[in-house]
Amino acid sequence: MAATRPSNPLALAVLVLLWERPMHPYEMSSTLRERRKEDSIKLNYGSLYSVVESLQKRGLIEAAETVREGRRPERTIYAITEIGAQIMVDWMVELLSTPKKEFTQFEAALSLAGALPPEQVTELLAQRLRNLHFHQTAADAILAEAAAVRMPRLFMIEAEFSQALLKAELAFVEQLLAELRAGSLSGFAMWQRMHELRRAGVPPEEIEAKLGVEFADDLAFAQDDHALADDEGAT
Amino acid sequence: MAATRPSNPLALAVLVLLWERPMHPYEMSSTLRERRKEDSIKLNYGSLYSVVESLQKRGLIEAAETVREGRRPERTIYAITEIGAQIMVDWMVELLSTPKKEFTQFEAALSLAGALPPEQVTELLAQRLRNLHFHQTAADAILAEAAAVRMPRLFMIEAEFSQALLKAELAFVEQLLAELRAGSLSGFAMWQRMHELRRAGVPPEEIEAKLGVEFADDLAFAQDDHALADDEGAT
DNA sequence: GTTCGAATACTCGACTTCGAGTATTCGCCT
DNA sequence: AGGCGAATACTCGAAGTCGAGTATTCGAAC
Repeated sequence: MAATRPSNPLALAVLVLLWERPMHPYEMSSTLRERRKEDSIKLNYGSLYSVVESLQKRGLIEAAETVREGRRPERTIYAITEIGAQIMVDWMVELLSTPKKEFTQFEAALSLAGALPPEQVTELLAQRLRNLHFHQTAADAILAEAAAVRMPRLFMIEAEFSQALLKAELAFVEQLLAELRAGSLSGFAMWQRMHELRRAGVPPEEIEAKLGVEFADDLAFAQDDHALADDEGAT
Repeated sequence: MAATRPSNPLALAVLVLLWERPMHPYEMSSTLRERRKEDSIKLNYGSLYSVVESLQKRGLIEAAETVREGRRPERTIYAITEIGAQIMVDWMVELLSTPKKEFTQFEAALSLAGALPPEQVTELLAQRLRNLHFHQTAADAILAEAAAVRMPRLFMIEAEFSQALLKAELAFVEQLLAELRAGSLSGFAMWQRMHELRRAGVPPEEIEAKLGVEFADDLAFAQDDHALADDEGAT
């Protein structure tokens, strides 16, 4: 039986915390909160407890003792096992060294944006841009505060990463917006025409046919890869 | 009863496809594949069928007819409802206009990287950098091919976005790596020392105590925010 | 001494996700 | 005429996710 692991990164956080020292689940959650790790690792109670149970079942952690403090309910203190420590390292190695496609909601929406008319998409992206600027300001403030109290950058490296991505998204949206406003994105006219026809109540098949005629160049790529490939060979 | 929606973006893709024209589930999956949308929207059969069922239960789509072609098994063709079309628009509006924190595995790993010794993390990030370069080359090739066959950029805008993020990650990792190699990231020495002590078998509490003494400046920020705030007021 | 909000510490079950597995059929090659 | 691989079209159940809800207790103020 190969030692398997849960898929939720929260389980990795649990392993790391227990690698530092034994703890009970609630303490894990408050420690993560204190260290601002909830900004980079999705934390919610339901998942925490089920993840801990799952780790225990797999033998990656074990109950060390149960204590009661004051008249508080009993808490189970967990400790990492040797296998658990091994798995933790393996997991970290994988996540750090091997990039894996992450699907974002925005990327999904972008890829389906053709379903809204271009004017509306432009409007919405303008809105997004304002929101992104707002988030950036907030993130800047947090990092500035950390620098002000002389917190070592090591402790917030993930925030710096997150900010780098935010900046990249901002630049992308800004650029895209400019192209939409200029109408210079190839395919734009077809997109507009398609929505015009839909608004006029033209049925799907007819729209497809009309567009195929009106925008033959834009759609040429889809016709026949063979022919194209052959052409290239011939010329 | 407010019309709710499933949370999986695949459901949004289904709505958009059915907004274009009625289809059966398998056709949805092949259409998405043809249009390369599987690169930006996670597609798997199990999810597809359960998402379709969920959409139907909520009245966002409906079975239009069931046909059998040749001797293939029966297929149910679905169509979008009016409510479904409305929800699709709402959903798109939300996703495009409002950025929402997305948790990536890499960000999680970065935030926990302290659990591995700095030398190993450096090594792993170097590996990641090589992998990222490789992925970038592949992504470039896909976009170049699209340009070569004159596919309108509109159809691959999500790929451009994805590439922008990839580029940003590359730059970040490169920069971080440089700082790690130079040992110039603040907190680096403490990080090294911590692993040195662990390797020597020093127990958790003692490590914490020792580091507190040896790296008092690095850890000053955590002591007492009040005192600091007061100091600022006083000076 | 009591009230009241914040913090502690979890539970529950409905909903989602996942991907490997199954069964069929088409079309080509021999 | 038969065999085989690719494509078609889905099913199933185990596992994971989620956040609202519950119950308690501590501490400070009144």
